[in-house]
Amino acid sequence: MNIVQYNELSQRSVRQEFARNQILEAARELFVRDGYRAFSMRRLAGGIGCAVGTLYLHFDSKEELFQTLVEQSFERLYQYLSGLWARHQDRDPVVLLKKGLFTYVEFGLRNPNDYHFAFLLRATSPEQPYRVHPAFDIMRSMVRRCIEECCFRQLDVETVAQALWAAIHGVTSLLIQRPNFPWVSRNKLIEQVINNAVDSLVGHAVPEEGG
Amino acid sequence: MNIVQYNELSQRSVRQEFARNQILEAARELFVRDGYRAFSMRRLAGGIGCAVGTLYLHFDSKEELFQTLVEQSFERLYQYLSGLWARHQDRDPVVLLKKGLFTYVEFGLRNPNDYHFAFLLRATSPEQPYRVHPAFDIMRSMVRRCIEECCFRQLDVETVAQALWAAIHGVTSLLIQRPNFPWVSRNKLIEQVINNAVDSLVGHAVPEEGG
Amino acid sequence: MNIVQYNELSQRSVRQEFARNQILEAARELFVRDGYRAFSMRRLAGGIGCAVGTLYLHFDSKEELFQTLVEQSFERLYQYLSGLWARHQDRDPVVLLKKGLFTYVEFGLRNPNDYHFAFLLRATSPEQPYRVHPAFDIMRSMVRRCIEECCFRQLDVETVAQALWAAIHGVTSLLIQRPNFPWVSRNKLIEQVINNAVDSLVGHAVPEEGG
Amino acid sequence: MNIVQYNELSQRSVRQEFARNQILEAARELFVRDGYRAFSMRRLAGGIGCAVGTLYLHFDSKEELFQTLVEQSFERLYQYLSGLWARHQDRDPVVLLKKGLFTYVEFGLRNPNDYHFAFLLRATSPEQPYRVHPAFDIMRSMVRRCIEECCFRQLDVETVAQALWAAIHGVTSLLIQRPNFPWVSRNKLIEQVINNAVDSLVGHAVPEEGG
DNA sequence: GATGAATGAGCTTTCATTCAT
DNA sequence: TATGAATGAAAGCTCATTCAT
Repeated sequence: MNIVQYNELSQRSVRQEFARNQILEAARELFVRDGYRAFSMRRLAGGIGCAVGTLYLHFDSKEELFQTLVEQSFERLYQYLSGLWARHQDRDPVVLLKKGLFTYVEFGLRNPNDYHFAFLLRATSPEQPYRVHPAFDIMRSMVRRCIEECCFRQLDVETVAQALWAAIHGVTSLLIQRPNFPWVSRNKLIEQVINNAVDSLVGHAVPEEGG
Repeated sequence: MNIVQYNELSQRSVRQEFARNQILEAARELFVRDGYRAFSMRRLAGGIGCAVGTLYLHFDSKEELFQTLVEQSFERLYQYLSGLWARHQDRDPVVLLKKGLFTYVEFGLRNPNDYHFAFLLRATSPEQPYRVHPAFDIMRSMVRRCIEECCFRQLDVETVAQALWAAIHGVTSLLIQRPNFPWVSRNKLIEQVINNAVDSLVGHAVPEEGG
Repeated sequence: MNIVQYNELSQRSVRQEFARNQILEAARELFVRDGYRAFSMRRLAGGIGCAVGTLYLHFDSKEELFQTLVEQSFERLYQYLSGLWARHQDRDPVVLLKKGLFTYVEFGLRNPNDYHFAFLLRATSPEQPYRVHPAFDIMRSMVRRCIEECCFRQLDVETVAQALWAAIHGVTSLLIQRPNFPWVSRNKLIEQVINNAVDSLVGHAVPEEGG
Repeated sequence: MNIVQYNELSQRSVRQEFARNQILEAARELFVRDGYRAFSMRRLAGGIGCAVGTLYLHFDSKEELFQTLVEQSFERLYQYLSGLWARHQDRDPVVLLKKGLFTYVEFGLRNPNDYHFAFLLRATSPEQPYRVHPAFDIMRSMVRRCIEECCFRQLDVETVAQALWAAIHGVTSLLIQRPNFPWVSRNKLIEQVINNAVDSLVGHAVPEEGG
């Protein structure tokens, strides 16, 4: 392959990559604004300024376009969390866990579109088994360390991890979806949720709890 | 107005009421199953066995029909909670609060359709100011009692109420929308969320909790 | 039901019947002109002067519209032939058979659109078993009489019936589909085909046939 | 032109020829499978493994590609028949004619794709005059010999030739297009059609024919 | 010679809503 | 009060063809 051919190929693929990203970016906005069903390929094309058919050069269908965005958003969440996990494994487990939970909420509020794709836009169809995402594994690991290193009472790791996820998903999704509710300050609220959830897990003064 | 006329009117309005309720009932099912956009007036009419036009005698538009269902679902949630509040005002405030939180989740899981309309289906358009629903007032009252009667530390009522709501909304919405996630047992999870959230609020030495 | 209601219903159904027939008529023309695939609901609506959606009030889909026309055309062919069969059962069997064959071709040439739907437009998908149409039964009966009453040699009824059908289908379809071929006069050709096919079946003086 | 240039050209044209044939081969299959309209240049390119644009280097349009295949199929039919005609001119004319008719049907059944292009896929648009194909000339010649050598009654050559063609086209097209009809054995049917058609033409013992 | 992204027009179908009856 | 035929707009998607590379 000579250099002219190389440049040709390269330029083409660069342009294609660019177009593809342009589509994804615009689509994310529209999917979040309108929801899956109301989203329209026509409107997307109109917004970008290309023909409808052009979209189908990059994605086989509306569904595939959507799924691509879901994957991308999950991936971003995972990157966001796993960076933290890698950088701070030496910290106090409880501090690290709290930081992890904060980071999760922070990700959602900073990237509400991504959070929509990952958790809010369209539940997986009830038939197919749920694919637990690696992002959840990180949280589970953080919880496990807290319990194994005896910072927490001896509770079931899975139960605690799911309960924590529920709490932070609650605050994240409400803040995103109900921005007009007369919330107290965001930070205060988030702190309260996370502290509430975590503090009662620490080891001393453990009340019995009926199963 | 003589009695014949009255009876006529009365019968008419009874019949009308009946038709209206029949429509609402069928519509709720369809809205939840298909989402707002995919819901179709045609399909609704088909399911009920009436003409499309007939629907428009009772509701001006699809949007109005939807809003009516939202109101209705909020109202049901309110009734569900306020009954509890009225019956058990004399109990220990913390026990009552926990019971209230349980009841909230229970309502959502028993009436997922209503919970969808109240919180999941379509956020109010971000332009209009959020109308805080009386259902939330009940929760706020429960929290206030806990704090005022010194069962809780002296925290901001509003902050605590919102944080508790976030937590239980999280678990409720996840259980409804992700039924295929490999959850630990529902009851265990709900208990964990609620206990986590509440226990850390009590001022000192956590009190025993009845199931 | 009072007379006003009756008239309402009646007028409505008359109008609907009219619209339905108008659609069928226009569709038949277009299907034959363009073929199944090139036929377009849009063009049909345009030709009739109604909205596309209107067509779907009368037929669920393009496919259903097409099938309705197929049924109708088969039915017409059947009526055309069965009348003959009923009226002339007393005739000489061979004469009757020849008349039947002529009538078949005549039907095709007088109603080329119907013949298209019955035999030319779209072969049944190869998967599903072929539904032999009652029209073919009539021909089989005619042949059987010829053989049973010893006007014909003792040949297999089914084989002869199929062979005769093949011959007349050949001439009918060619005359319809290739109108610009320099045919000899239509009548002469049809007579030749039918006489050729039938005459060699009569019982006496059979020439040798090389296999 | 030097030899290098010649070789280059030659190689080029060989390669081009190869590509062209590859396209034609794949296109024939698709046209027959899907019909003219449903056939898609995209799918063709996909199947071959080349770009869409490449097809347009060899053929100006879908229409031209189609017409080329029509020509090719007619040509193949002609070759198939003319070989027979050349090899067996000395035979008994009636035997030769029958063999010719058999061969025609055989060609259709062995090469249904070609038969589709020649006669079934899309009739020539009714406006343009019909170009009688040389293949038909062969049949006419065979018939003429039968009549001129007094094996047949003194009938009009053209009429007889057309009538025979009609009969064998009928059986060929039905067998190809309605494979699921409960046919008697193919060979029996074909023999019956051809014998029926030819036997009644031989000179002696002419039965009366009613109008 | 070959590529494949891009287009504009077209497809079948469904929708919320209206309105004469 | 109730009907349901009709509409205009819009949906997701595919097409034959072009053209800069």
